[in-house]
Amino acid sequence: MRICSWNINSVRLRAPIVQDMMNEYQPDIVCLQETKTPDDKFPFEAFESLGYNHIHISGIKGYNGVAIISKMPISQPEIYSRVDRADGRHISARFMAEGFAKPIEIHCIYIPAGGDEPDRAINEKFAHKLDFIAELDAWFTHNHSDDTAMVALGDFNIAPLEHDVWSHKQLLKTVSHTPIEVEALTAMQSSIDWVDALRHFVPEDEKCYTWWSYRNRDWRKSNRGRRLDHIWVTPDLKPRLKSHIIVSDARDLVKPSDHVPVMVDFDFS
DNA sequence: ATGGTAGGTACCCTA
Repeated sequence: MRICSWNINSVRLRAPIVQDMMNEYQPDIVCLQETKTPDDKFPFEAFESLGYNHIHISGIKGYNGVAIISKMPISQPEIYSRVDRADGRHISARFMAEGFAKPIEIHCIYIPAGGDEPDRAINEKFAHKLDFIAELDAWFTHNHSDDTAMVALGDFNIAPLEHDVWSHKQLLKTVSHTPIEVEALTAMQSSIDWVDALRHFVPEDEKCYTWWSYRNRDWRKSNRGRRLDHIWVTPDLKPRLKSHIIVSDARDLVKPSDHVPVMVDFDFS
């Protein structure tokens, strides 16, 4: 079974490249962030026409927005208001995988970017980011159960490890790689022993990126990337992790997203 | 130290 996460930066503009990705990689579930589309304008047909008939979304006008797009039936769709905002950043749904006894609950998450200044006292956006993570941490700690496996994925807007950025030293004061937010994300990860599935496959001393800024003339040449997109799984799924794909070539498409698709394959046989 | 690009929206926000 293959699960994919992609910050698509407008699903209406880029539905065709999502379709191309679906045709090429055949993921069973695709989770999108930054759909930037109200629910009544979501391009359902584009995905239903490819057999993705089970879609759960939470969109708002202009920014944010998340989607879970599945070939398999999903149940218990949930939409969460985090930090008292109904702003399209966190949804979940459950599905059953053949060969795996427990239901799997998948959480599609778009953590706030956090603005420019890494100081909660003077930057409300950074405070929002930290509050969002703390609330998520508490929610998962309180709600996880051995009866249900979980996958938490999406654009976390944090590159936690030294080799998740092109220059650890030069980015220590840049939001997405500052110690305070890395610490918050690491605390959340350790609360219920989330397994970082991409780093399960990519050694920690190896550079690994999923995002390259639009503000570089030649993203491949400068290669100033960051690993902002993550797929985490609960420990019961760790033995089922089979392989991963980071579709870096998607950064070279015409009118690309600044993020590329990340995928994990599970073996439930 | 600075500014570079992109999308959506409505003349400016977020990333």
